Amino acid sequence: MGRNRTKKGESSRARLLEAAMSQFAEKGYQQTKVSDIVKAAGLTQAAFYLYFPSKEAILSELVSEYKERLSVLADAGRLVTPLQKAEAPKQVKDNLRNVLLFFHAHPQLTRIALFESPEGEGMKREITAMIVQNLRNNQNAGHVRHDLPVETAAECIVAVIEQTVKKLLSGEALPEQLADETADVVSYGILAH
Amino acid sequence: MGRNRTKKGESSRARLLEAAMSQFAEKGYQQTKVSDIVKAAGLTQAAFYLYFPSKEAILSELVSEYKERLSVLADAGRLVTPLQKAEAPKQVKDNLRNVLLFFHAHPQLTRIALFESPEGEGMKREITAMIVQNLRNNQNAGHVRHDLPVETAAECIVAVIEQTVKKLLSGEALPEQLADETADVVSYGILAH
Amino acid sequence: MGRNRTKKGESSRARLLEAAMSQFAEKGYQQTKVSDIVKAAGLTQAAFYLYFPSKEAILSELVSEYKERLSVLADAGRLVTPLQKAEAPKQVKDNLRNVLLFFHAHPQLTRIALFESPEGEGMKREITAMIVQNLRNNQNAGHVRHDLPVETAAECIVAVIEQTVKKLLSGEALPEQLADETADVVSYGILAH
Amino acid sequence: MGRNRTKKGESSRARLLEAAMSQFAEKGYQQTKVSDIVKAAGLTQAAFYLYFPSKEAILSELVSEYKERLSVLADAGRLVTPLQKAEAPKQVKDNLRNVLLFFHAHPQLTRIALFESPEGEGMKREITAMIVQNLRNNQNAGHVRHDLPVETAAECIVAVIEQTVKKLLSGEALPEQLADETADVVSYGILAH
DNA sequence: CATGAATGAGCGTTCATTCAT
DNA sequence: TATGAATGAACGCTCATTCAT
Repeated sequence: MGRNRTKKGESSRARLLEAAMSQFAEKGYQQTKVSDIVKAAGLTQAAFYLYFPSKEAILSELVSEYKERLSVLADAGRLVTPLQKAEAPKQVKDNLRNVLLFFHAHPQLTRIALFESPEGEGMKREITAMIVQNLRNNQNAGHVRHDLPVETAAECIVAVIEQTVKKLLSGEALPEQLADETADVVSYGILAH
Repeated sequence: MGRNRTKKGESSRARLLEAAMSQFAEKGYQQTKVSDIVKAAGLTQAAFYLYFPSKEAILSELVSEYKERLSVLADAGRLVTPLQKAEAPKQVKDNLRNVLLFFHAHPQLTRIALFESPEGEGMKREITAMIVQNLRNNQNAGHVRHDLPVETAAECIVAVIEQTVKKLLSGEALPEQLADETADVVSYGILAH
Repeated sequence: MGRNRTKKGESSRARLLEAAMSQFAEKGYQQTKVSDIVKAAGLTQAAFYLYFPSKEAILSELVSEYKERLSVLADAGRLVTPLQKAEAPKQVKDNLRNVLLFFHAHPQLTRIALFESPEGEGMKREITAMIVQNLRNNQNAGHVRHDLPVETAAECIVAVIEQTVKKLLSGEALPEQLADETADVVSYGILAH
Repeated sequence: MGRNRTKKGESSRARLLEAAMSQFAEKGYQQTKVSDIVKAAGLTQAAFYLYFPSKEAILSELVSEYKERLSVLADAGRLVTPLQKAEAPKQVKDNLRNVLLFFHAHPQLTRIALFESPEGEGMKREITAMIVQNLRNNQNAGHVRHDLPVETAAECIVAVIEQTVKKLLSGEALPEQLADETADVVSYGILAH
């Protein structure tokens, strides 16, 4: 229970968090046994409960940590976007790229926070709401077409992000390329003009 | 073993399949206990193993069944699409609508096959491949823009389908509307021209 | 969960109850492990949960069973006592003897219900209340001295019963003798007149 | 090991004993965790084992301490009682009152020594023996009736004491009153003369 | 003297699966 | 064809105790 005084203890706690992170990301929360985590961390089962009150707790610590980092990004996004008036396509692309780069920097945490945690659904809804807002702003500014069904579009974008994160996690592609291509598709659609 | 000779046996087997289908769809494969299935089917646990060698087996039977039905649709799609030369946007929209309508006709099986089964990933890859093929055809025919990153686009489309299915399953929206709006986004992207 | 259809199942359930009874009586509820019970019953741990939803449940089933049997005795006691007008000392002795004989007939259940169950305290309070009532009746009838502090006396009697039950359980003395002697002490006190 | 040289050590040891005493009394030996004790003492678990080799050891130290104090009382009782020849009822009452007052002065230790320790049974037997001796003496002196079953009577008295201590511990009544009423019941019994 | 870290053994409970009838 | 009974293996978690500093 939050008792990390010495170097050694802090290291153990960190190893547990890291082990949980990679195990949860690899096989999911339910499928990951506490015994898997401690094995990966080189500790005993009892030691786990020295640092976390339950299996659920280590998950939610992982998720909280992630949410904090994400909120910084969100704020940044909110501030920057409305100011720029010109160069809309680049703007959209940049926003999307930023998000994907962030996810790529923490692929495991992203997978856990978004797909393995009970809070995941809520987070996705938040992200969707953020995007809706963003699209509306850009609609008013004339950067986004006026007949776009914004809600649906936002959900599509989140879905695409989800998919992209999964690809990121499996190491099949690099984030820069994914960001560029994905943003391209999202921006212009698939049809010939 | 696994075969059903008499009327009664056939009925029991069918009830088990149906029960498994709705339980898996409702709470997921891992969270569904064999006892849940047999309870819903009005049988005992031992009877379950009269018809299926394992819990996993009933899942994969459900999925196989689904794959077969889906392959029909796929073939249909392959045949129909290249023929039409004009009216590309409508074409895309129709294709997407067809897929969504199929999913909407079997929402539970769709959820199971795509999200709850280990084969799900493979199926999604297959669907992606189908879409890639389709996009390439339409690229050649000039209906799809030539600078589209087809692989990425196909993956985006699948992701959007996934998301749409989830919305369908939760009953939040009707398939017609979803198909229209989603196809719109996918076709034209979000940007003002 | 209450599924005792066949002879064999009923026997297993009964063996579990019996095993729990003697183990709880011997070493107490907390000190008795589910593994002790099933070992004594010749079953596996999983089988236990076929018949009882928890360790606590088997305790409370034991106690409920006991309470029912006891309530019969209580009613009997209430009916008989007030009728007899003469021979008060014999009356008291008989009442006490009846209670002790009942306890002696179910020494393990008595120990469990009174000393090992969370309901035990409540039961003792009930028994005390019964005795208080009885003493008051007999006070009015002139069989019990008027300056007796009835509440305290009732508590003393219950305490004596407790102690006697423990002696009964350890097989140190026979119930008839214990009943006689105990009733004697309770009736007349220790002092020379 | 187990010895306390410095002031600080002595204080820690004492704090542990005190903490164990109140925790054992409050929730029982088994239910008290070593972590509860050290928390109450403001120390760590490792420190506990600096002063006591086991959880059981601190219990038995508590009990030994108690036994010593009790033996003083016992000796006093033995010496005083036979001398007085007259006023028997008062004598009995006084003896009982003394015992209860002693228990009331150390309610927690009493609870532990008598009900929570494995030695408790032995102690009760000792106390019973003391009372038997006392009753016999008073029988010879004519203060106690000759047909009293002394052994049984002694056990009843101990039982009553037990019950009274529990009431004392729960703070439901004052020792003076309890002593008076209890002694009254024990002395004269419940029956009208 | 005291600490933070760590452990071994065990607990109550669950569940997919098998067996005898 | 179907049942009720039973099981083996695991799981999340607890706790008295030990070790290194």
